[in-house]
Formats: sequence, C-alpha cells, structure tokens
Amino acid sequence: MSAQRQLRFRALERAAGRRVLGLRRRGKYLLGELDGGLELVAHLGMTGSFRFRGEADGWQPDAYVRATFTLDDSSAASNSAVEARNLGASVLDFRDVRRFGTLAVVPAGDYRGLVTLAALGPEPLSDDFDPVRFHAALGRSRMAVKPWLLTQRPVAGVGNIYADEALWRARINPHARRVGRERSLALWTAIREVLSEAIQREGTTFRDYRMVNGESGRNADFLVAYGQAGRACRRCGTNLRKVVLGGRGTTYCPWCQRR
DNA sequence: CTAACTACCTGAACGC
DNA sequence: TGCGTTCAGGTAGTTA
Repeated sequence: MSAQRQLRFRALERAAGRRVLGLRRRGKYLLGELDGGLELVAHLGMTGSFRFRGEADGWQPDAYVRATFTLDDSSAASNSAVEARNLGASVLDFRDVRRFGTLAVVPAGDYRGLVTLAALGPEPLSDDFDPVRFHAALGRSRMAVKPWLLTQRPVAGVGNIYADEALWRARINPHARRVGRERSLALWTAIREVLSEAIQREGTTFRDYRMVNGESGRNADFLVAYGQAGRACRRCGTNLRKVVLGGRGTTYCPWCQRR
C-alpha cells in the first residue's frame, strides 16, 4: 500500500464495532461522531458517493466500491438513516472511481493531517459567515479571488462550480486580487444564494455525483457560468470565456466580469 | 506564514 | 476502429 493510499484511508478499521452517535457536515466534509472519543471523517473528493445497498434501489456494488459499512441499526434520527429504512438497507457502500475521496478515523476533533478541515472557514449559510470579516479577509489575501475561495479558508464548501457561478453573479473577475467593499458584499450574497439554490435542487450532477439513494441532483441545468464557455452571457450576450486559473478550468464573462 | 506547484487516480471525450 | 491526448466536481505534500 502506497503512502497516498494510507492517507486516503486512515485507520478506518478503528470504526469497526463503534456506535455512530451523530452525523454532521462541515463544508464538504461529513463527520461521524463515534463512541470511544473517535470521529469518522469522510470526503467524497471528485467522484465519491455513498450508496445504500438495498432491493428497492437496485444498487449493487461494483469494482469502484472502496469501503463498505455494515450497519446493524437504521433507527437513528438522521435523514440517511431514514433512507436506509425506506430502502430496507443495512449496508452503506463508499464508491469512488478516481479514489480522490478520503475516509479517516481520528480522535474527535484531531484534524492534524487534514489541513483543509483544520483551517476550514465558516459555514456559508450560518451567521458565522460574516460579510465584514469576509471583506477584511479578502483584503488581506494576495491571491486571485477564485483560487482563494477554493482554499476553503474564507468560507467552507465553495468548489469549482459554485465559485464560477458566484463570481459571475457578483460580476467579479476571477483573477482579481483586489475587490472593493460593494463587490465583496455582492460576492458574499452570491455565495449564499448559489449554494442555497443548489441545495434546494439537491446538488449538481454531471456524471458521478449521486444522492445516497442514487438519484441525480437537478442543479446542472441551472448553471449560467460553469461549463458554459462559448455560450452567450445571460446578462450581456458576450460569449463566455474559459481559461485555466490556479490549475482549474474557469469560465467567466469577459465583459460583465471585466477588471 | 502565504502562495504556487505537483501528485494522486480513472474514465470519457476528442482529434487524427 | 484504434490510439494518443486532454480534461474532469479536490485536497495534501513539497517547494520557494
């Protein structure tokens, strides 16, 4: 087993026999509180998904299942557990084609080695995400605004899709290193709107992303920037442009989002 | 400390 | 059809 593999699946065997006391989400991380002072940390990476194995759903494990959780109780008060009961399932598969996902069991709250989680910014839809502090942090950063958002430090949970969408709404050039107060407030608002709407539509599915019951999210049809290069901007009609910024594909309107 | 690279994987889409 | 290249929703480790 390579060092990388060890990083992606850390001490997972320590979850065996543990009771799941609670589940919560922080940014893109799913955190399970286990007994014995342990915590299960899960991240889907780019192609990961959790799937309940059940007859109603018809899902059967394939070659891309990297881990399997056998559950002996589906009565806990969580949405996932409700799904499990509906599907009559007791086995949860972690499927991940590209193996960029992470599963780790750590002492509760000990995020050494999970640097991004340790330095994770505020939840975007909570009061902790404050527009004044957001603007101040943006002022301290020397990075271009888009890669800065992707670090997860200014705010948790904004990935490549929602960064492009939010910057388009706020009319901010993704390369910008200085953003005025009005525009940074617009970005703060746009991030919350973009994420809220995507959550209402149960996520953005291109290929791999699936809900735990196997259904696709419905947000992909509503994207106005990400994946829309060459198409006309919905505001001004200019053709959207795609560039590489910080190693990530970035689509924006060269007119509305000019510097 | 921050910021910029690179590595990690596999499959789909594309060009010839 | 077949083969090579490029790209993809993210993070962690290394380097400067």
